[in-house]
Amino acid sequence: MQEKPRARKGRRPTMVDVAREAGVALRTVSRVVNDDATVGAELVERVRSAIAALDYRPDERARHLRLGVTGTLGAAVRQLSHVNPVLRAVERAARAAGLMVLAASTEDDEKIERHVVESMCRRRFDGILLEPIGADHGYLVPELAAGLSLVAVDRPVLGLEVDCVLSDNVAGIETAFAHLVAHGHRRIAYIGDDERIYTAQERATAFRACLRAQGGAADAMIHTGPIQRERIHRALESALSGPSPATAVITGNATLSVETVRWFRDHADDVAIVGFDDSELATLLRPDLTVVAQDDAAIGDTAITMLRTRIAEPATPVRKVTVPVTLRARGSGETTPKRP
Amino acid sequence: MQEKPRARKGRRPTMVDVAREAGVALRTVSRVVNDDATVGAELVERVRSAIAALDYRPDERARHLRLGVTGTLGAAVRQLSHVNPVLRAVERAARAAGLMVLAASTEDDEKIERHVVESMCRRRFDGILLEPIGADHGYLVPELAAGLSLVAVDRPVLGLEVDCVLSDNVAGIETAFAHLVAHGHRRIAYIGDDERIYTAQERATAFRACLRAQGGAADAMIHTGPIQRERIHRALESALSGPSPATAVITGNATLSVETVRWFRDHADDVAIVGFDDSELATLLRPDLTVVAQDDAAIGDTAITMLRTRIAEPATPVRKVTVPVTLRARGSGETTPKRP
DNA sequence: GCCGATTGAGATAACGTTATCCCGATACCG
DNA sequence: CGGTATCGGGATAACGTTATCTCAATCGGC
Repeated sequence: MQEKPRARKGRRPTMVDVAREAGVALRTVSRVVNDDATVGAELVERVRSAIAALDYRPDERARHLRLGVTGTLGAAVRQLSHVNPVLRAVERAARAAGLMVLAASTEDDEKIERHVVESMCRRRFDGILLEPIGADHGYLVPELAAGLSLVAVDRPVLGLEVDCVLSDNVAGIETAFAHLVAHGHRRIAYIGDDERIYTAQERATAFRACLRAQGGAADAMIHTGPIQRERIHRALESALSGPSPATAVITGNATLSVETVRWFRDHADDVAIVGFDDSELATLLRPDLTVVAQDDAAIGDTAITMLRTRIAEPATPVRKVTVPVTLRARGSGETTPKRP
Repeated sequence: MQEKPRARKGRRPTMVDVAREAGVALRTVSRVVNDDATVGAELVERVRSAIAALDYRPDERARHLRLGVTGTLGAAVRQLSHVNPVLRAVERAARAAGLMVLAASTEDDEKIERHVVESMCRRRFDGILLEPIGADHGYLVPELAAGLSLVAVDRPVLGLEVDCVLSDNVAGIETAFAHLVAHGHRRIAYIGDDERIYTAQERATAFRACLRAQGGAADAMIHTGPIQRERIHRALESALSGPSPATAVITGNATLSVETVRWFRDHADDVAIVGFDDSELATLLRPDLTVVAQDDAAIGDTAITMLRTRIAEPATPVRKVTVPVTLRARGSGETTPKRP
């Protein structure tokens, strides 16, 4: 079978080649490719035949340059390799809007975050969703001044006026605390993340407020720090020993829940637990894990809506949207105090 | 504070603007930006001052068009929202090579897969990693003919001569089977995925071969189908009942392991299990889950290496790399038969 | 039959970079 | 001192699309 004609060896056919093959002007080919109704039927047919003959396929790099719009949103997330249900909602909402989301991970590293975000800026993506890390986002200042459309997800970009969508951390902790109190618990411990992280600080601060409202001493029941198994296990040992051991634990995220449950199975079997955020394993344990669940779909949808608004109307005032969370009682948070 | 001068309202400054500001030619600005050593120090300084004054930032869309290289690799994966440790290795290997990986998910949907891959082709990404779904990849034929560099990960693109890197499914199943036999098990069941999926078929076929080698009837002990909790639980009920119930189970992937363990906790407590692929929860259960672990880092590194080779030397013969797996004995696969 | 409006199509510039080619000045060698 | 080579910098084209503007032909109305 005869090889299809190529415009030039090693180079893919362009509209110029299609125009030559069809015997029309370049502009005519562009009109046909873009379904411009002002081209006569005969020319349309000739162009389509040439497109098929040359196996022409559009090059959006040129189109992006000419139009100044790429139809692409970047998503700079902390970990692509981990579970990230918000991304599903983000991709679906973008696809519904005819946009493509391209994700890269920042690996919880500030240098990589800057590298990833600046790479996306250099590619002139139409907008960026960022799951921010760390405190210093100075590198964003000139990009925002130059017109970057960005929405922070899950935590704000501290120090900068940027759109943000996140869960209601405070209400989540309050709900968890009230739930345990309603089941008779009076000595409740908190196992949280490093408070330099925004959500960790919000959740820890909310927990302290709960303790103070209860009339209790605040800090002895709160254990925050990096997510390391040993640190978490030491915290649990401390919280659940001594003259007034905790009878219930609230954890600050799914990984902390995992490590807490791991410790429980060897060291404690009658401690109630309510964990922040849901995950697959929450229904694998005995009893099932009671959780404060974030509304990933709402976060994702809202993030895309806010980003599209920012792109379309850059003068829109900066917004911070807080998405409600939900307590899912599955058993582990409904037991009553059993320790002395 | 005086606003920084803008080349034109609403448009970002370009090299043309920098050239005007610095009083040099456009080409000179390009030379400076690209660290061309042939520009005199005085002109370099003037250009850099103009860059700072205008807050110029390079636009890689134009560069990509002119050079025909984007420095970007697309990763079309089944689910971004789920755990995907291979992606971590992919991103790290790409970063080390000065490339950016941008990922999108195909959501296990053939139409979405085609849409995502064709979008990446239209953007002329330098290469694509694909976690293929389904059987029909005809849409790739013209792209491959036109020079698309693509590596399939985790399963081959059936019917097309395309580079592929995947785990040694056969050896994994054989190892798991031999492990259970070594611990005295003679009636071993297999809970697998839908055999239309390549890896599922490979694993199921390997399991059948193990059964035949053992001299047993093949199909009664094999249960494959879609990953649905009810189907899996019915399969387990069937496998573990009757006159010759299985005393051990091998599962075909991490999700099947999850569902099998979920059923076990309510219905069976003395059945050995070896699961294909590792996950976080494997060490949360009692006993810990014995697994056949895939080498995610090796898969990711190999995928990037193969893709870069394909990009750099398109005439390279197509390769299929099989990455060894490892059995991790953690307890659940080491018990001896206990059922009658 | 003529004039004005509309339509279908084409010529060329634009987007913002980099490559190619060229020019003028300077330095070195014979 | 003259000729040739090299170097620093500039002019312009190229990449592949779409936008803008223009032109010619046709049609309808007076």
